[in-house]
This record gives sequence, structure tokens and C-alpha cells, in this order.
Amino acid sequence: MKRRPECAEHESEGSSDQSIGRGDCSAEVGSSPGGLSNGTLHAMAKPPILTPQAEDFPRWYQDILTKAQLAENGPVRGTMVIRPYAYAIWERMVAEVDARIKAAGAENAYFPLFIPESYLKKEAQHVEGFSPELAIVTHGGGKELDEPVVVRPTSETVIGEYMSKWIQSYRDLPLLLNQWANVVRWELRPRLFLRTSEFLWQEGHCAHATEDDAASYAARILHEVYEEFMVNVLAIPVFTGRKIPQERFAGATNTLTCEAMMRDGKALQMGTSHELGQNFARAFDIGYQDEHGERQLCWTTSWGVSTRMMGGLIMAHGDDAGLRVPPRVAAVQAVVLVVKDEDGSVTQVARDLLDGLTESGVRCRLDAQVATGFGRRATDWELKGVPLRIEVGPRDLGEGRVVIARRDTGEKVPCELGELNIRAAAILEEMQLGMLEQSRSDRDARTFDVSSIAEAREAASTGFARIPWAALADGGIDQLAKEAITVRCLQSAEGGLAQSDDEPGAVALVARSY
RNA sequence: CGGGACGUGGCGCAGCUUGGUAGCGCACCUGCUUUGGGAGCAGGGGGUCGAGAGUUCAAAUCUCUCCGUCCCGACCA
Repeated sequence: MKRRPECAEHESEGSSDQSIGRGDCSAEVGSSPGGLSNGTLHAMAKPPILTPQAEDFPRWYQDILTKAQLAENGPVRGTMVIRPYAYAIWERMVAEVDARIKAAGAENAYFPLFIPESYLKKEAQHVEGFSPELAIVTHGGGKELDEPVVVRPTSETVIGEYMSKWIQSYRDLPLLLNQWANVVRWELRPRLFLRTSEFLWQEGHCAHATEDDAASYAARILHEVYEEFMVNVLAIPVFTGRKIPQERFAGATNTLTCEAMMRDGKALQMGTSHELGQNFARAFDIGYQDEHGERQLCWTTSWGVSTRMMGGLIMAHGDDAGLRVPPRVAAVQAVVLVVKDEDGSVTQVARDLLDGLTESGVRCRLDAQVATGFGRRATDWELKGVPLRIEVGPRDLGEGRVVIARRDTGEKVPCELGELNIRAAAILEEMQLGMLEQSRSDRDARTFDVSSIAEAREAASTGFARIPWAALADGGIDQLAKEAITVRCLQSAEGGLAQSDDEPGAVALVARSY
């Protein structure tokens, strides 16, 4: 079993100079490719902007939330205020996921925030699973309510009630619904984006005629919507697999998951897709008449991704200089930064460049706040993870060029004015792929195939372990649980989704997790 | 909810042991000089010291209770 040094390793490998001006990286400092800065050695004396990841990852996470102005706690414990910059990224996620959901045939609708308590109680496992985390409204209009109202922790129940009305015939199937909403699950230990009492998400709810249809749709959403989005837009590779019974959604017969590795080696469940069997169909009488006039019960599914993905984005890509947002989700893909301007002429050129970039489809913003020093602004944009910084100063313009600085590698390259639009678009594309490759190789380097529990424990101290499911058969899960290691999912021997809880040859992916 | 740490301007902290009514760095505001990697100088604004109660002539400081935050566990998207 091979081992790699702790954390943040790829910052010190290769010729990356993303450490310019920062105190967190000792080697490679003087190598600014553009040859444009010379103060880097002095800059090393400055304290790091963020607590370095290797020193204290949770603190790094807190720091970045604050300093990149992403989110903060709301006044009620567990609630979250999402600041504009982070919300803009969330909106990009929503747009991308929504398009894929629609491509998979589901339609958006909206169901109420308040659910009669009695609905929750209709499905035994569902109530049991959720009752500890419910927020329940007992008063309204100044009076005690006859029946308490639950703030939705998820909407299987209300939606089930309406599906039951809307579905009469096999011709009404499949019924593929989705809603974007907020939900509330009272959390004991909240953590911004990762686990908040109120969060934003998308919840799909579908009814199918057969178990096979339901199963294949749940898997289709997992792969074609979630995995595809995470890999190609968020540039986060994920392991997909089947949850073990203990980790299943309350009321599901099968839960599928996308598990990603964060830069501290812990796993984050980024999305789930559930087969609900006929549990909710039975509880809410979701049924139809088939071709032969026989009454049949539907098979339902539900699936969701949430603002937790923001936490995943931050922890999968962020480095000691801040966030790194892959171009396809970046709300701001490029910032045109005026280095210095004495008579307004540089800013004018910057505006023109901005217009050109905008026309060629790059989401960009102007930073002409020359009252604030260049270094300060450069650092701030790095903190926010904007993929490209286009530096425009009098010196450049004298030579008819600008400098493009990449957030992923820290590299700076000069670019002729006339080529900016094409170059920027090309670099963004390259960065998108590069970030995915980097995440994938980092993850793979920390994912170990092991055969014993002792090895799994060892591997999970820095990353993931893949262990034969059979090796955890008697007491293995409990043994690992003592070290806070859990089974993230089961995969088949070939790497696909395990088809059952006791599939022969299945492999368990185990890790510490969020 | 169990174990640990901690709550002092927006952020990070000192002051608490030996009570005497608040300070530092960053950030912020104004002006000038600056601007190619976290600017400098000068001036300025902002805190009933997490909340409540108690002890005391006097509480950031001592006592109790509560609340909140962070880490570790049980629970979860």
C-alpha cells in the first residue's frame, strides 16, 4: 500500500508558482513566469491569508468562507446566510443541474413548505428516520393549531398525496417531477454548506409503472444528471455506488450515491438517488389501472442535490490561496484588472476588453479600483477563485498586450490585445479539463485497494480504501466505525453500482466522511 | 445530546491570576503620496467585553445559570 505525504502536495510539485506572494510555500517562489514581479521573497514574511490546509483544514474552511465572502451563520442556530458571490455560483449550479434534469424528462413544479404532520406518519420508516430532525409549527394566526404542521424535511409525502390524485392510468406514467426548494432538518452539529438546518436543494419525485423502470430511472439520474454534472461542470470526480442498508434514505429500498474526496482525504456525499419501492405508493395510494384494467401500485423514486455541493466545491478545489472555481460553474470567469491608471486611458481599454470578452461569451467583471493597490486586489480575486485575471497596465498597453494570470496553476502569460478573446476562451476550456484531471489524480493517489480491516483503517487516515465487501462481513463495519470510518458505498467488482446488498464480489468504498 | 476548547469593535487577539469602568493588529472613513503581488504617512469612526443573575463602594476580570461557536463522538443531503 503506498503512501503519500500529507495534504496540499500538488502545490509543491512541478513548477507551479501559485505561491507567489504567499508565505505558505517555501520552494519555487521566485519563478514568476511573466517575470513581472520581484517582491516575492519579501512577501514570504507575511502571514498566510488563510490558515494553511495542512495545518488545520476545518479552520481553513472557516477562513475561506469568511474571507472570500461566501457565507456566514444566520441568527438562528444552524441557519445560513449565503452571500452574493457564493449564491451566484449556486445559481450556476442550479442552471446546469436544471437543464440536465429537464433533459432527463422531468418537469418542475412547486409544493408547499408546510406539511400536515399526519402525512409524515403514513410511512413508518420515513417518520422514524425524520422525526428527530423535524421542525414542527404548533401555532399560527395566534392560535394553537388543531394539527401541527411540519416544515418539510423532504417532500415525498406531500408530493405522494398529489401524485395519487394525478395518476389514474398507465398512460399517466411515468410521472417525472422535480422541485427546487428549501427544506429544514434540525441539525445537531451544523456546518456551513455541509450540514445546515435549512438548505436549498432540488428534489425529484417520480412514479413509474414497474420496478425496473424506477430502478433504471434512479440510476439514470445518478449518472446522467449528477455524475455528469459533478465531473464535467464542477470538475469533481465521484465514485458512484449503492448505500448499505444503515445509510439508506428513510423509506427507500435502495439508495445510490455520488461520493467525492475532499482535499483533506475525507468523503462528501454530493448527491443521492433513491428507489422507494412501493413504500410511498402504498402509503399514499399512488396507483394506476394497467392495460388490462387491473389496478396496480406505482414504484416511486426520489433524488436530490443540495447547497452541500458548494461545500464540496470549496473543499475539493480550494487551496491555501483561496477558492478555485472551475470555469463552467464560475459566476465570474475572468476579471479585467486595471493595474494602474493615471488619466483614465487604461480603464477605457479595460472596458473595451471587457466588452469584447462578454461578447465572446466569457462571464467577466471589471476591477478598476485603482485606489486600492494592485497586490491587494490580485490577492482578493485569488481568494475568490476567479479562473482568469486579466491584468491591464500602462506598461502592457505600451507593448500592445495584457497579462493573463490563471488561478489553477498561478501561471502568468502575456497576450496580444487582439488575441485576448480567443486565448481566454481556450485557457478556460483547458483549465476546466486540467482541474478535473488534477482532482482525479489527487483522488486516485489517495484511494487504496486493500484486503484487510487494518489496511483499510490505515488508508482511511489519509483517503479512501476499497475493500472486499466480504471482508467486512462480521463486525468489520463496527470496527471501522470506532475510527469514524464508514462505508460510503458498494460497487460491483467491475466498478459499477452494486446491484444488491450482498452482491458476490462487491467492493466497499470506506472513508472518513463529512 | 456526551467529551474538550473558546466567546472582548467586521476579522484576529491582549487584558482576567493580583476587580478601579477597554487596548492592539488588520479592516473601515478622510486627506496627501502611492499603485506590475497583501501600500505609506497623518487624522478619524466604531465595542453597555455573548446574555442574565449574584458578590462588591466598584466586575471584561470573581461565582452561578443560560446561549452561541469550534473540535471529537452519536445522526444526516
